[in-house]
Parts: sequence; C-alpha cells; structure tokens
Amino acid sequence: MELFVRKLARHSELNEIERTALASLPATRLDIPAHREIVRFGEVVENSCLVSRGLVGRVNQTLSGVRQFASLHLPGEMVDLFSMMAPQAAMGLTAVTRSVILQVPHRALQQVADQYPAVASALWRDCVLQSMIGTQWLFNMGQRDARARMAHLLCEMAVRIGDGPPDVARRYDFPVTQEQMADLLGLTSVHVNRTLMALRREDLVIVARGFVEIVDWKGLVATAEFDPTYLAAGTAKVSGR
Amino acid sequence: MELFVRKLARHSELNEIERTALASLPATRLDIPAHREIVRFGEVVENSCLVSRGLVGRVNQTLSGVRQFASLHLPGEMVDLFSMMAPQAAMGLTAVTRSVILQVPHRALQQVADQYPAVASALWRDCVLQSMIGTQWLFNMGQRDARARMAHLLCEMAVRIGDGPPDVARRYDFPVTQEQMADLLGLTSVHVNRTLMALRREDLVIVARGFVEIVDWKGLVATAEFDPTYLAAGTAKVSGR
DNA sequence: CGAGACCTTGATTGTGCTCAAGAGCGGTGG
DNA sequence: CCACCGCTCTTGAGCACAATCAAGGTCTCG
Repeated sequence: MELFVRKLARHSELNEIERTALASLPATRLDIPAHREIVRFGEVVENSCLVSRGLVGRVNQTLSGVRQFASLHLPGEMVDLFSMMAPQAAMGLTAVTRSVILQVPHRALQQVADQYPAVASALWRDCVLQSMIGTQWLFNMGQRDARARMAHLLCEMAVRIGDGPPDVARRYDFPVTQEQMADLLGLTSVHVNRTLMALRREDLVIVARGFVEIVDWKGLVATAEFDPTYLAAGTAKVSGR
Repeated sequence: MELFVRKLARHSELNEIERTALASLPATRLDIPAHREIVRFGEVVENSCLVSRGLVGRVNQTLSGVRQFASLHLPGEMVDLFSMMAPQAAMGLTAVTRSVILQVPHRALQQVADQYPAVASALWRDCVLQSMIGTQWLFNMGQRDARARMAHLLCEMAVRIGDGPPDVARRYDFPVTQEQMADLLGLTSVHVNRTLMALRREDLVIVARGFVEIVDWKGLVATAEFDPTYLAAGTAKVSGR
C-alpha cells in the first residue's frame, strides 16, 4: 500500500494527510496462484485490485479462447482503477504469476477521493497514464514486427521495474511463460520462442528461466525504436489538483 | 458544446447547474482542413479539443513515417481530455476529414471540475470510457485478421454514430481514405482495398465514396465477433460522484 | 521416477506486404 | 472548355513473416 502511494506521488503532488488517508484504506488480502482468473468478464466489481506481489494482467478473450492481454501490472500498481468509473468489467483480470493482491472497496476509495480533491486528481491521472501505455501497445501491435514488438516489451518492463527512467533494470525477474508473452504481443508461442532465440543470437537480450538479462541495452532500444517518453509523462509533476 | 454535455450526461448524472457551467465554457473555434495536424507529438498543450464537426484522430508515428491511429473521435467528443492530466502530448492529433474543433482551455475546464465534483467525475469517466475503446482496438489488432478487423471498425462506427446501442446507423458518412483506414487497422492501403472488396462481394457491407452502407448487419457482426458491451458500459449510469 | 507443463525445432501453409503499373476522378489553370 | 496534374482506388505478381501442425526434448514438482 505504501508502494502504491509512492507511485502516485511520483506523478501527482500529495501532502502528508492525503498520503496517510490513502495508506490507511481498508484492504482484503488475497493470495492467487499463477494463471488463475481474478475477475471474470462482465462481472460487476466493487473493489479495485492493488498488486502487492507478482504480476497481474487485464485480459480479453474471444469465445474461441484466443486471449490478448491489455495491460500488465507490477507491484504497487492499481490494476482496475478503471472499474471505479465503469464497474462492469469489460475484460477479465488474471494473475500472470503467483500474486498477492489487495482488494480495496470502491466506496472507501471514493470517500477518500471525495474528501481530498488532490487524491481524486491523482487517481484520475493514474488512469490516464495507464491508458497511455495501452496506446503505446496499440502502436506496437499495429506497426512493428515480432522482433521489435518483443524488444519493446522487454524495454518497457526494464524501465518500469527499474523505477526509471533514467534508471533501467539490466536484469529483472520475469516469470512469464512464452505462451503468455504470445498473448501479450499477439503472436503464437512458437513464434515467440523463435523471436527470443533470434534476439539472443544477436546478443541483445537473454530471456530464460523466469528472468530477463539485457546484454545490449542500446541495441535493444534501437531494434524496438523504444522511446520512454510515454512512461515518463507523469514524472514532470503537474501541480496538485 | 451542447452535444458534448449531452454525451457526458449519457453516462454520468449532471444537474442543470453543472450542465450550464459546462455549456458556457469558453472556446476558440478552429476550422481545420483534412489531413492537417492539430497537435504535434511532444508539444505541451493548454487546451483540450472538442470536435464540433468532422473526424479527428490521435496518431502515433515512427521516425520512418509509419502511422498508427490510436483513436477516432466524432462530433461531441473531447479528443484529448487526457491532456488535462498529462499535458505533454504523447501523440499527435490529426484532422481525418475537414473538421471544426473547439479549443477549451484546461484552466477553465479545471475550474469547473474543481467547483463541481460531479463534473470532475464525469470527465474522469469519459477518459475511462475512451480508453476502454482503445483496449478493444488493441484486442482487435492483436487477435483478428484483416477481414474481422475491418468489420469490427465498421460495426463500432455504426454504433457510435447511431447513438446506440440499440440504435445502429445502417448507412453513415465515413469520408476516410483507404490509406487512413490502413493506419487505423495496422494494414496497408492495398490490403484494405482487397478486404473491402471481399466484404462487398460477400454482401456484408459497401464502403465507397465517403460513406458506409451496411447490407447485412448480422453477418457483419458475426464476422467481426462484435460485442458492443465496451461501448455501452457507461450507459448504465453510475451514481453521480 | 513419472507426469505434466513448458520449451525447442522442423516442415508446410497462408495471410498480408512490397513493388509496380494503370484507371478513375476532381480540381486547376491555360 | 479542354488538358493536365495529383490523389485515390484498383489489380497483378512475387515474396516474407508469422501461423499451423507435429514431434521430441527438458525441466520441475510431487
């Protein structure tokens, strides 16, 4: 919960009172095994899920079972803040890895937001920043080939995990199966495998056994045409409310 | 401006005072020719753009000039509400057709939002609903082939223009070149052409000379696997603030 | 030690891209 | 009024990236 407040404070100004109000929100802790669905499509939810440990994604799925991730959330991120404003889930929520999540009731969140406009503003901004990432993913899917797409994902994660920019994680845990990566990138698992090996052969990055090791950051950024602006946009703090 | 307020009121409750406050926001009118850029990538903006006439899209672009639309906005929609929360544009804004837009200063918008929490809430919700469309596009790009993608776009527009669901426009103006459709769907213009002809040969839809005529709505929905839930999510009004 | 999930690799197929050239149409200027 | 130009649409041929199908290998956990 602390972590969440810190992440909010990185892009929005919050004073001490507002921070403690957020930090003392009620929450139910849930321990979720990997691959388990947390929220099903169409469900009406009354909580937002804060990731405490693990990796959680929002997933869309056709009747035929084809899956596509719409986002991926690290610890300290509120996965479905969106649901405060649109409680009927337009997509499922899945634990990518074994995860611990904190369920925060919308009511409580809403109360804090009502009481402190700066908090409402911060939450709103958080939604916006999340959807800027989504927009980037859309660009990624539409205009880049498999190699560049994969490289872009790995770059993004390096920045997000490294709490950067400018800090970037050169090596990070990423216990995601190749099949899940396929669903993240709109590829097949077979092609993900070949793509990873290609990136490795070129000495750009090693992805194996649950972690990512970036060998040539510059090279990876180049093949991805990665520009982290969209992640940093919130860093230039916008004044309070 | 009226139209904008009506669209907001469709998903969020606003009383008379709040509506008039919104309706009397100051605005600068701009007349923009087709294909002209309105906001450039990276620019720091101080206005949000309300579409009054025409069609405006948010566009991402690589150095090599490959373009990808991230959204498409009809009259009455506020294109870059996002920019209130993240004023540095992460992407360009382009008039797809000849358009009239109203520039509303962030300051003014912010003042109204500060004064009336229900307005702030409505704007926030509007952002969320927009990004739900973006999420659907992502799904579209990742998991559907050209035919289905195109069909999905045409279905979505039919619903959005028809002010539905359940009302759907069986025939609507859509003065978008095939090259622009290509940038919307992550295809090439050549393939857009072939796809449109295929859909026409199957008597599903006719796209020509600036309009769309849906011949077989059910068939089109089926090939697109179109489920309008994501557009309607806001219709079930959530109580005020 | 065995079972299941996950990864790796090969062969083949197909969707959509590239390159290229021609036709239709509307607007502009001589 | 006609000629021309540019933009958009149309169509063809060949190619490439990624999907599909299939089989074998490896790792981990019980």
